[in-house]
Amino acid sequence: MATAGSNLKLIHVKSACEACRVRELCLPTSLNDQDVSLIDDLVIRRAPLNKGDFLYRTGDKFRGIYALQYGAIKTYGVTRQGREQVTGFHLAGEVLGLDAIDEEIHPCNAVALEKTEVCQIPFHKLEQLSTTIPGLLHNLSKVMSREIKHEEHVLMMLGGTTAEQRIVRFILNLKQRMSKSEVMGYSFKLCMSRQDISNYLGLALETVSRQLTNLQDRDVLEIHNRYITILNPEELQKLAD
Amino acid sequence: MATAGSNLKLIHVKSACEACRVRELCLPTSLNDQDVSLIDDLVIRRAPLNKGDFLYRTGDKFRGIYALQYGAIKTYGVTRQGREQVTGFHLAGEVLGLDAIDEEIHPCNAVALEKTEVCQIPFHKLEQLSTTIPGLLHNLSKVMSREIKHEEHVLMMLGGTTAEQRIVRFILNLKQRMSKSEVMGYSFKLCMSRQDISNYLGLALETVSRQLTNLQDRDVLEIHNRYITILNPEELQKLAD
DNA sequence: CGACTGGTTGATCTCCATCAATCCCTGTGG
DNA sequence: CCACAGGGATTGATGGAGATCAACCAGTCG
Repeated sequence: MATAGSNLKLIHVKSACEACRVRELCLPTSLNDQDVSLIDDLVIRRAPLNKGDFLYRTGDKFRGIYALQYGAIKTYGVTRQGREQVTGFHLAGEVLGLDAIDEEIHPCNAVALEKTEVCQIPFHKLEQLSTTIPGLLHNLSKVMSREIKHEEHVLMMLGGTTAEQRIVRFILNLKQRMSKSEVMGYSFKLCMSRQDISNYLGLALETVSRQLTNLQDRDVLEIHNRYITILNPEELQKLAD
Repeated sequence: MATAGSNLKLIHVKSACEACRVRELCLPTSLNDQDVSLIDDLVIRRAPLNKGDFLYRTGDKFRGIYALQYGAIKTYGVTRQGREQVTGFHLAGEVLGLDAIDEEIHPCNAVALEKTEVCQIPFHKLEQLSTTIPGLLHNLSKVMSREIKHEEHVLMMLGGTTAEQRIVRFILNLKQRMSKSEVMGYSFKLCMSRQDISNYLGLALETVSRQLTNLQDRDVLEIHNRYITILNPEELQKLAD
């Protein structure tokens, strides 16, 4: 907070990636200045997305993976009968688009849930670069591995049988992920609608609402609109299992 | 079919990988003989696992990724209260262990559901090799991408609200994956118990059983113990959504 | 041949999906 | 600035789906 100021924008940073708040996602931990600038040249800063804007759609040609600077993105598929199914929420500091590497086609839709900024990293160029920069390949593997691990974590979340379990696990999951990118206590914003949550968790919209108010009544959570505060973390943790 | 015979086993194959039925998983499509033998030297054929044997356990040091030759493996996590939560089933022709690359520690347990044989591919050696063999890196990325895409597919499966939907989607998912590795019609074996299925799908064991018999009564499926036959694929597909 | 694991079936009660009404934020235009 | 509209969220009432408890059955293995 000490150095923040509106004129900060005017300062020329020699490398955008170097100053990036999610750089550990893209870059190996120890990298010399020259290598950083090589990667920096690679990255395309996309114009900010507004709420409802698509980052990509099902069937779009794969142009690269995306690192979320800030904001939130929802990914979803559509069943052959036309029903939407939310497959994930992606928060600041996370990557998405990794599922498109295999077939070079995006298998799902990605839409911004709020004002969002992303970096596009052309994948084939990244691969080329990895032959010259040692450690970059390993870093990429780690990023993808983390994503696979995360998905497993999600499966444990959805594996619960009761609605309460799922909601609680979902909130704990969000909390954990928000903590990574933000210095934060026990309050945060739900960037997605109840509708999206219910769809994601396989519950009815009303059930989500009811469970949340119920948790509020029991002084485990406090909820104002989309802002949520965890009042009793221990209890919440207990309810998760 | 023409060349198959029991004495085939006696013939010396110059490369085990070359003859491997899941080779497209490990190896880039076009690779010269020399490169294949390099990779072949890398791969460790593990002794066959019997039902109930662990391939690895939560917390085990990561030694490499595994390619399933034949058999089936269940992965699961344990909640802090000690409840098991199944996170996936891995069939012949699939890889597992990718979730451990990031932290070099296996985040879940992997146990054989039946007699199973795997190839272990030491990951750091694979990375080393990828600097000399072009295309190997890209192939690795594709394998991981496919895994991420698959997990999303699973989320769409679990996102359904009704028990029938989940069961049906689960069966269709299995069918599709079995088809890849086996020339097969509409019959296959469920390698996992009802218990495992119910845990995975977030349903009660009895519900799984009931749903299956119900589908049988409606002549959509036929079930004998763990053997299942899809009698009416169109109807099954309809029920999935 | 029992003991045992895994699977099915039945009865009951709870939880959750569904339908419906109301409320509350957000933004928009007079 | 207020009124109004419209989407998002809450709350209520109700029926049905599915969890739970319990008994029973069928392979499997020592």
